[in-house]
Amino acid sequence: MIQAPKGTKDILPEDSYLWQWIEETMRNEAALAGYSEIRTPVFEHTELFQRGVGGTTDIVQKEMYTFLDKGERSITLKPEGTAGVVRALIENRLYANAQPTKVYYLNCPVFRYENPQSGRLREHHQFGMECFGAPQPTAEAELIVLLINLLNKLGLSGLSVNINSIGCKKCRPNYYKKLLEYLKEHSDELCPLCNERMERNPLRVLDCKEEKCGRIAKNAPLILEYLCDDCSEHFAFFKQLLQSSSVPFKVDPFIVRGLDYYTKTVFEIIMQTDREGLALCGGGRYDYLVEELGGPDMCGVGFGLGMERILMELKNKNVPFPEAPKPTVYVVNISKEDLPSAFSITRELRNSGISADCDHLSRSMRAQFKFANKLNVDYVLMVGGDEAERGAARLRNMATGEEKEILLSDISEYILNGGEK
RNA sequence: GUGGGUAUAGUUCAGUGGUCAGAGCGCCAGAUUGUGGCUCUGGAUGUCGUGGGUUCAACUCCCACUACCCACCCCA
Repeated sequence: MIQAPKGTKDILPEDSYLWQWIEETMRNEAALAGYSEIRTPVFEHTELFQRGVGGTTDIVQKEMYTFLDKGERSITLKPEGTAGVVRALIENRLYANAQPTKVYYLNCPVFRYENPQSGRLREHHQFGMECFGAPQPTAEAELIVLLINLLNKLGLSGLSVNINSIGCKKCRPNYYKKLLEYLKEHSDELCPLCNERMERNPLRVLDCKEEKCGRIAKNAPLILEYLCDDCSEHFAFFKQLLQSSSVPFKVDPFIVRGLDYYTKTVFEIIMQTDREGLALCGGGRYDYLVEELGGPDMCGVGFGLGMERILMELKNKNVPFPEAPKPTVYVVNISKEDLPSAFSITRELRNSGISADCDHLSRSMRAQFKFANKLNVDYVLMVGGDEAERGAARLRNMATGEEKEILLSDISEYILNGGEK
């Protein structure tokens, strides 16, 4: 028996219509804010992620699906959405258009080789948005407001927005020096991993979940206190925008994102569950990424939202879902001889825009009714018998049990009028 | 990558070292030969996760592997 590879999941009809509903809600919300869809390849040259995401991140070091193709090119299945979009922006010279460039991607497969568990697959799907060429924090504020609206529309509440600023090229070197000094003083109290990574990227230590490291991190110098004037102003304006939009937020000076490209604003949207906060979404500003990948000096802001996690939380919270799609009419053949006319009536109903189905198993009438009941159809149309001789068929309303003989020529109109005629 | 748990019918799960095995739900059929939901009756289905070992005998004990679930790590 061949199984789906570890960490992958089939999306079955019982769920696929929910995905479609979530996708539609996302599309509408993105379109309201002037974002258009972009679709980029599932795989890219490995170098894109090494340069974009950062060679020292865990993602690049141990979580990428990388392989050589038949032309000996190193290929990687995308581990996140932004790098590919930036590559496309540069390659297709979207930066030459009037700015900003606002794009979103939907249901984008993302791959990370790690140990799967609930809400964490090796292949998962993201909804993401990116706004290029917009240096003002209205860009990130707009994304957060949009996200809150989107999640509320889907039925999720109890969200918390955590924000932070991690500075820019100007303010970071100074801060890193201070932080490293502090960390070195306490190096014997930090976990081995943190001792290793503090040289590489001292910010990561602040994000460590080890209790002792957390204690050290709590008293560490905060980057917020070392921001340059430009970054402080940016952050202050950003907070002001969130306040005036009535978005409740919390400054969490310990947010450090797992990707190296972020600058200034970083944010996370956390779902408060019974267990603990689950990150539904993470994002931020990346003012150097476009240039680092060979494009012009152009800033960007964006986020990625895990689609599986959204659906998981919707189910956990028992959020009311839209009704599953179903045919309106099931066409029953009274006897086997009536199957051809049942088939052609079904076809005609569909041509009139009415979703309909008929028997394909040559089942008894009773079995057809049972099946129609399982499909949860509104009507059953019985084809054959005396009614057929009169050019009519019997239509049963499955909810009320009412039956009515109707001329075949009138059936579509009758159903389209909601049964009143 | 590390640790813990699980693996038996479509599904949720029982079960005992000794005739290769059950229940609820679901599925199919009949009661109701032109009619669903309720009820009743009957029926089908399993290489008991894979491979090896112990034993006269293994679904049951041991080992390995794989997958799933959970936690750590990290994140979406």
